Amino acid sequence: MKKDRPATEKKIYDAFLSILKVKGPQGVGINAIAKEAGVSKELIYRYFGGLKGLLLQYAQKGDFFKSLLVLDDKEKSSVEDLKQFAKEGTKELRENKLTQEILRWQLLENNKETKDLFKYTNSQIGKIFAISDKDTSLNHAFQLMIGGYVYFTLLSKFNKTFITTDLTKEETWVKFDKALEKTIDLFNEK
Amino acid sequence: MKKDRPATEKKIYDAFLSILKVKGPQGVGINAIAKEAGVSKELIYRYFGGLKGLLLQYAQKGDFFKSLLVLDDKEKSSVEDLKQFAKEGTKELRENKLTQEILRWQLLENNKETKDLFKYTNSQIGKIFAISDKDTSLNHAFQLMIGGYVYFTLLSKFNKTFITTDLTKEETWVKFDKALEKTIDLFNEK
DNA sequence: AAATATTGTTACCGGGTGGTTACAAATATA
DNA sequence: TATATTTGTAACCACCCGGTAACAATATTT
Repeated sequence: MKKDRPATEKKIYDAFLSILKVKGPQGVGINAIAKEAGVSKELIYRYFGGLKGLLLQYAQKGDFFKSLLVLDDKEKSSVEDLKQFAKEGTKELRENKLTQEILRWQLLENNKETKDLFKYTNSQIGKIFAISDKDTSLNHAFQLMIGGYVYFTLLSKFNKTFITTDLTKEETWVKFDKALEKTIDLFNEK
Repeated sequence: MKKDRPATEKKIYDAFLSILKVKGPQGVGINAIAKEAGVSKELIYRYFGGLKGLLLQYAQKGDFFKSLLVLDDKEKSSVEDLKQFAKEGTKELRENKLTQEILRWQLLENNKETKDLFKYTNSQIGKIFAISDKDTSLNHAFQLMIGGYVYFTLLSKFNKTFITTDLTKEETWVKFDKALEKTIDLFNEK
């Protein structure tokens, strides 16, 4: 057996990401990660300080919401910015499994282990909503619809449909996008 | 020890509901239920056919979404109906912990054990969305916003805020309600 | 080359899980 | 009253979990 700590650390970290992506928060555990990495779990404690440390490092690296930060430099909010974000943001959300599982995680628990992780992710999301005006009906409607988008995205992992709405069809998500866009327009015409 | 099968069955069933309400889907297990009921777990297998049977019975009793079915008899959808449901439905959702945990459950898994349970709950929700016209932007916007409402409700169990939005304040939910109502209005004025 | 430090594995611990078996106690039946 | 059935408990099983201690193998330093 060769000795290569950096490579081993990467194997562990990658295994963690892989499990989170595939199995979700429920699958994330010391034993599962060690097995996936093909490494003794003792090393996870030694190199990362256990699962807690692994999460912390993950949070600080911030391997999520990457493409959602395109609007980061914008100072003011315009209707077009809002519409652009809605379109790009929802697309990114549907494609980034890792981000989805972190959002799912937030619906399950919020303890001292995950606290830091969620703190970082929320700071990322916060940048997004900073571009729309505060405390208006549009803002609240926008938040609700984005929330709904998240909800349906998470739901689509285990459910093919929401009632009669087919969550597997790309067409459905296009319609959601259009509804979102139209709502923004209606609020602005007023 | 007295022998009273009906009483024992009720203790088991109530324990199941209590655990689901307090601990959520993650807390539901044979041992936990037996302990909460103060009864040997063997009886759960004997009387209900294990956890699976317990879930099935729960699904068929349908102790959820009760107050959401006030619109059950309505045949056609009117704007006022939609607004009324939005208001009453979201209120019910926020108050019914049991319903919340079933919705949370759907975000975690959908296997043969929970399949029947979700089938029944979804048929209940289906009645709600049947009152709004299919395949319009309003319908999709409405779905998104209700989805967002569910999302924020589930989120509020572990998170006090969504970014800057305080999920503990009643005021916040009032604003969400107003945003929902206003959106319906805007779509209808058009 | 010898001693030391680092990397990695194995085996174990206490505790919890779902599930079953064996047995005791209470009730119903003969 | 004696026998059989139902109700209930306790102990056990194999298997998982997170966590740790003991030990082997490889690098590094002296």
